[in-house]
Amino acid sequence: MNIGKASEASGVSAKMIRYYESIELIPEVSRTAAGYRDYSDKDVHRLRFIRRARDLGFSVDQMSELLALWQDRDRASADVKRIALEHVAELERKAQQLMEMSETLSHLAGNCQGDSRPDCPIINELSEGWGSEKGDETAGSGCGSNKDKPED
Amino acid sequence: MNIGKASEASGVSAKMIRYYESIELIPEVSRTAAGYRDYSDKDVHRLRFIRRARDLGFSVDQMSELLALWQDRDRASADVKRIALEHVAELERKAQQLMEMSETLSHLAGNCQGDSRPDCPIINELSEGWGSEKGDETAGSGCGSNKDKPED
DNA sequence: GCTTGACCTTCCCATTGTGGGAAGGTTTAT
DNA sequence: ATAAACCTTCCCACAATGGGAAGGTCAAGC
Repeated sequence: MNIGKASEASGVSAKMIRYYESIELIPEVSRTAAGYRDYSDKDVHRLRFIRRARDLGFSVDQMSELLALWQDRDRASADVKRIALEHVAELERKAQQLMEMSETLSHLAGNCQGDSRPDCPIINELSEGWGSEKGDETAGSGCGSNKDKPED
Repeated sequence: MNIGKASEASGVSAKMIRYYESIELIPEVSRTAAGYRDYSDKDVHRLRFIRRARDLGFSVDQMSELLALWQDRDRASADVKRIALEHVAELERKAQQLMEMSETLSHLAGNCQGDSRPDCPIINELSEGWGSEKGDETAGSGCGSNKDKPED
């Protein structure tokens, strides 16, 4: 099976298949006389494993570990579980971060009239800021529209 | 004020300040006779604005829009609000994605013994998968440990 | 057989935002 | 004067992905 078919069958783009080969996430496959890569069902199975791992947000390094465990008939499921739970923690940490940003910002937007006037608590916060490390401004919410404008 | 002081005062690394200048997010500042960049308080204020926007996850393009609005004394707060709310939607979308991954994975991990035996529902799912587009396997949860091992 | 289009190959470039580091000039403090 | 600490530019790297060019190959139709 050539790379196009393998791509279709696995859901991994041909570009990425070549890339995964180049970084040695997957082994080099055999070639036809003309130099075309030739994929077996087993190769495709591995690519699908990879696609699913990527869909779960695993990095290439983690996938490399998972692939090794997959092929290790003597693996301890504890090893797989550890990788998975570390990744869960990372995913939650990132999601948490995004949601904190989102909440801060939608709170600010909630206080913004969103009309044709320039006064805007979002801009004011960006300009005066919560706890700049210099901390010498501690502006409440002056809302003086352009009172802080960099007189440009 | 040289770039080191401006960096310290703004919380933006010197490297990033030069980068922001190179992509024209910020204007070129004046130079000393020796060619050192020289930052005014106004420049530092702008850098702090940028740092806060970045802390809220805004992209360089969005920051560029926000900076323009900041300097526009005739801005409509609606414009700021629109950018903010679009960004909130994006943040929520990403957070949602991460949480979906996290939930799928912690569900799988919850069913994994995590002991020294090889049998592992996480590996099984990666190997057999929910709804591979070929859809010819639809494996429930055979859990045959190495029944799908690529006989390597 | 020959042409055409769809495929394959490798190689290079771009992305986003950030940092590392080298080679060389400057400032500052001892 | 000398050394440390800074600045300058330039290049490289990351992670994961795609775009595209230049050239070879395969399959189908005439």
